[in-house]
Amino acid sequence: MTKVERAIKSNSKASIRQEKEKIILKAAESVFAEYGFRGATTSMIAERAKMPKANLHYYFPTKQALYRQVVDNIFNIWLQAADSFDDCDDPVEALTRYIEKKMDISRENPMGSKVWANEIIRRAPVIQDYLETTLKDWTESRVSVIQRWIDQGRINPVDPHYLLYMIWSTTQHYADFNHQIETLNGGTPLSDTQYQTAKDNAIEIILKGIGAR
Amino acid sequence: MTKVERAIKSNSKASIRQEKEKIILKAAESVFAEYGFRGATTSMIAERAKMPKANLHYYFPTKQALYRQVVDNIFNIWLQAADSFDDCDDPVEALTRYIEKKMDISRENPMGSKVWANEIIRRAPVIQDYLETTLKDWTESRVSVIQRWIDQGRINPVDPHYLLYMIWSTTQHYADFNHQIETLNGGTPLSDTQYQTAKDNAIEIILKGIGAR
DNA sequence: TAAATTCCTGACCATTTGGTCAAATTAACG
DNA sequence: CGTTAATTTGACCAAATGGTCAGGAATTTA
Repeated sequence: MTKVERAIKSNSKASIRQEKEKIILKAAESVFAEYGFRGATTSMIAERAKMPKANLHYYFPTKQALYRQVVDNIFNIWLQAADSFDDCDDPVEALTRYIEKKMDISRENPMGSKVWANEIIRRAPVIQDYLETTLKDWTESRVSVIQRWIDQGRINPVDPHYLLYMIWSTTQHYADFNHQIETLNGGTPLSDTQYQTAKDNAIEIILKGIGAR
Repeated sequence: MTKVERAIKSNSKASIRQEKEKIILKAAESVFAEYGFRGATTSMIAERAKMPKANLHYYFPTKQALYRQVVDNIFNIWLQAADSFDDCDDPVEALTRYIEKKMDISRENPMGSKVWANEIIRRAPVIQDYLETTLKDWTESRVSVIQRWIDQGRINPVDPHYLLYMIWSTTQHYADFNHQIETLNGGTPLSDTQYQTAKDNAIEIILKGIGAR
């Protein structure tokens, strides 16, 4: 009996739905990450979730609904990272924490990042409203914070937008392009030590690059 | 009569194949960029190339063959950018030129970059051999160059790999995520001036970040 | 001009796709 | 226990997909 099976059994029918939905969402995330919405098939997802396709459709009536749920989860993780930006008003401290958080997410949840990348590449058919509201508001607000740091002479004058893009791209690269990085690393994933160095380097270059240290 | 039609007419049958293949490849690039290999359909490509699907299959027998050709073209552009790294032995000059070239490519050929991104996300089913040979060799060779700069005290000690990843991610972000950037820019693409600023900022932060200036 | 070659395309086909459904199984509860 | 509600699934379907093909049109060549 597997761990999941025990968990299901123990809570019985009450939580079957909960458990199954979690399994399906995880499978869906990895398939959507790899093939995008159009390229993914419900059969592949069902197979990866180890259940008949019809069972999957019992929990998620349509591919769209399933995808929507996956994307919502990812956006929540993104929001969580966003918060770490505001833990402190010191530029060094705030940016360090933010970059660290984003690097951690890239390592722990690379599939989510890939689904997001696919969404944007497809011109955000599902999350366009998020981009225009939540993401835009968050960005503008942090642009103000960074601009204040510049006005106070705490960091060099750079356009805050492009600084943010640099942070996003650098950190997400370790998720989206992990296969390429792995290949260049001799076919093995970055070790904990290597990943820590990558993190340190990213923080070091960006902070020094804007004259924060 | 359109420009293409005139071009076809003028050279007549001799170059019909040439012209048609170019049109198909361009259409294919944009469809593959948006939907990945699995998500793309030959019908979509044919429609975007304004010809019946059967005609497309006359020039490219299979979807695979068409995709392979698209990817080859992209890799050649990548190689072209790679060369600019070696124009000069001065770190400031070399890195500036390389970043500039990569930013230019992101602006002029965003579709190619997206196809590349899709390939890597899918674990490089088609270009894995490139990654392990050409890309790996190029990378190791440039890692040595950068390491020499470090040993000579011309730039700060950072792991050259992660510096390269930072350059790749930052520059390619402007192609792969251009939709997100556009949305955050109020729904309009970055102007020439804005793009120049983005470029300058990237160069500035990276060079200062590694203590090159 | 006649023959040969290249190009074009509507109609077609086997397979895969997202999704349905009825019938069976399992669990919940009075 | 027996009834009700939730879960499971093989079989099925219409639409979409990659690809084929026969025959016609255009162009080149002899």
